[in-house]
Amino acid sequence: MSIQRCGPPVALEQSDRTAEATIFKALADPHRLTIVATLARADDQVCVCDFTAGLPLNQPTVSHHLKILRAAGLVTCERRGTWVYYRLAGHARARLSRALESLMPQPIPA
Amino acid sequence: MSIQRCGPPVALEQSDRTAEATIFKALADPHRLTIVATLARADDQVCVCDFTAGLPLNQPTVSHHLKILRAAGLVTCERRGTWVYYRLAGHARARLSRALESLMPQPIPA
DNA sequence: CCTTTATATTGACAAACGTCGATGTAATTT
DNA sequence: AAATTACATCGACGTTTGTCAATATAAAGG
Repeated sequence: MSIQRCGPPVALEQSDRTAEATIFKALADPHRLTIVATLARADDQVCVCDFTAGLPLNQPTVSHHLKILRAAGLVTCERRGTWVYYRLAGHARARLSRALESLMPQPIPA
Repeated sequence: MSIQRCGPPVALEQSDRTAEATIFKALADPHRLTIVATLARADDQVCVCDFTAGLPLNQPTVSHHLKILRAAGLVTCERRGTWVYYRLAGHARARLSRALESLMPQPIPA
């Protein structure tokens, strides 16, 4: 018998997924998810002190997580006096939604 | 002047986000995203050899990434002869979609 | 049974990550 | 300007991650 094959070769998706990976990586931590979930439900901005008060983390660690979310473009911040207020970036939800759609497109309805 | 406050205290979201973090963590790598994107578009199963052929990674590394996706419940596999075929888990898209919805709920229409 | 092919597992290593204490910076108050 | 408060940055640490070479396992063929 000749050498068997596993089937016709399948070409992989060629798109560069590093940008999407960055978004998912920013969300790959429970504490950052708590921050994002809180911001997504807040009517307006949330003060950093609320995060340091509510998370089981020290202040520098909270600051670190906020920086990662900022770098990923998922949140923005604004200083008012001594305090810094964070909010969900305007297109955060849309960006994540588009990432999902690009990753796993909706099956085309028959 | 008395001590100022930053506003009424904001309570953080209390839900346990470790499960969601696990999903996002599994997607937090460009090569794994390529695998998932390929599976999501494939008509049927994809052989492991297609991934080792198409990714700039050695075979053990591909195997490692597939294991992570399996552990996250995003893909399933089936052995046929010498080859192992992977497919997207049935509820992969729904799970990710629900994670997005839980993280950033749709604003309630007025 | 021995060889070959396909995939998984193991062990090692550098890089990245999450965390903290210490320190820096910015704004407010006295 | 000195003290205070809020937040950010730095440096260090143990842990996890992505990667590979080497090896193990599983199935098929001779």
